[in-house]
Amino acid sequence: MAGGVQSIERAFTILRALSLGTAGVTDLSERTGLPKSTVSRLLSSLEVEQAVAQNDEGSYELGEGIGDLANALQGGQSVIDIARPHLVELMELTGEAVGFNRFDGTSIVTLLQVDDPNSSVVVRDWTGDATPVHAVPAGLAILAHSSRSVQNTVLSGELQSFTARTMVDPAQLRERFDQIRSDGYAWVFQEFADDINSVAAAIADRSGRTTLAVHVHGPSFRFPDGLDQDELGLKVAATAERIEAQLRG
Amino acid sequence: MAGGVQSIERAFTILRALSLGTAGVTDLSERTGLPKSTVSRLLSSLEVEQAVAQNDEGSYELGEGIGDLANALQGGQSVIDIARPHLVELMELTGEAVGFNRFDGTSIVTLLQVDDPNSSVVVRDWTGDATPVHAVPAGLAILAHSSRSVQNTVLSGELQSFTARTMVDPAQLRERFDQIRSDGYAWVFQEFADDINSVAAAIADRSGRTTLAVHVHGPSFRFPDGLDQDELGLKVAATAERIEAQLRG
DNA sequence: ACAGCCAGTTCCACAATGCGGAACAATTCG
DNA sequence: CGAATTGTTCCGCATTGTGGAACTGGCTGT
Repeated sequence: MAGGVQSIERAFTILRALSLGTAGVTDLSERTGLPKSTVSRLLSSLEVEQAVAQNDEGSYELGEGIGDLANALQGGQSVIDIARPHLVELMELTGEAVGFNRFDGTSIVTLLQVDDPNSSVVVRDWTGDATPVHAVPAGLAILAHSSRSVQNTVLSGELQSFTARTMVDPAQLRERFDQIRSDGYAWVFQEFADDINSVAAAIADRSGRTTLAVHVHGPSFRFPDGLDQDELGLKVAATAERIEAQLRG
Repeated sequence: MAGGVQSIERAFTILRALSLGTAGVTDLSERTGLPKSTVSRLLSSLEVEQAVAQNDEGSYELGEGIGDLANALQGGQSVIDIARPHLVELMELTGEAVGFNRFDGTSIVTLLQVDDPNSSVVVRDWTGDATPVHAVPAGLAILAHSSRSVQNTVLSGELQSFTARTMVDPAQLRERFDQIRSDGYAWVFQEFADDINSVAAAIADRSGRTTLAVHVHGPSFRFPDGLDQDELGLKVAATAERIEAQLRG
């Protein structure tokens, strides 16, 4: 392939320029030969990706997102690999399927799902799929441990109802975050789908930001019947803590 | 601005997916929801930027370029800020203008030029400009300390003559690299421009790769007359070593 | 040896997305 | 207050990025 994707080339030209020090739009424009408006637009996109950050004077510098990526580069072992044995253990403990999730700023993506091999009726495989952050316990648990601005961003958007039980009122959700932080886990009953119940606990990633979560879910007709909800919640939270400790290294 | 640059968003989606572990094109396609051909094309561009690398099995993982960017993020102080006092000192020592350069894989970019305030006839300001790697001493010094594959990449391209003295023969240049490594510096006399002479020494950056250089240059009619070329070369090399030591932290 | 499968790559018509000049908004300084 | 400077936004347009399909190469099973 002769030429690459120009936008990506330009983005990295800007990132490399910023790796030499804080710079403003005009300075970057002169140094890269790109028009000011192009630089500003690219920086705006890079900021959404957290690859750059704008300081108080309006200048730009590299952002945490680069450090996050580099942490993975240096770590060697993937986050999924680390989480997997813990998920298997939790699955065996509960007899239900277990999931590992990541918040990408917009939705919850299931990175890994470990199903109970003894169950014949199971919740379908969600690996790789996105679910709404406000309607699944992984999302709620992560939001509960996120900064005010992350919460505000999510709660200021349109929150869709998936069932009659989906909670979409921002004030109610904020109170719910308080409860989740106090409990250490989040339960969701038929809020995303009428036939799914689930409990999750949040995990801070290597950079210290809470973007991951582990959950247990099952069909509403049998889960969580016969299990103590508090006790199960605490087991999920304990699993989350073990994963988190191992991520920290 | 409502929507960002889609290509950049997609590129970072892929980078974040890879931060969770090595993955192939098909896997990434499923996980990101992007068509295989799009993923492949974006990966190709990211590879040129060294943000990803392809392993022997054809799968992709994060590349060194991310670590390079992160090094700057963690360092806090910019490379230019570190180099500046050393450049000023070298300028005062020599009475000529001094430059600090970076090799971006294709050409040499002058990041900073410190002029002698007492000179009335000076070489113009090259800050932010690109010069041909094979015709300026900074380029030659960096290439001399670069891997065989970097040298091959440059020497296999078309090497342009700028003056009657520009060296463009790859075999001759390879011998010259040997001499430069032995000397510790590189002199260029009227090879890029008939009225400029210059001497440079290479600097390894924080990641250990030799991508930087410091040079002294002046108008051919007076530089380097009256100065011992070996002695000046060694002074430039000493400045390079001091910058390098400080970069290493 | 051959066919099928699977993975990553390349091609190309097309339209969507990115572009850049110009206007805008905010801040600072004389 | 006006000018200069900086970063941001707008919008017509065409270039760039797209994605389906074909291609290429390697592996496996018959």
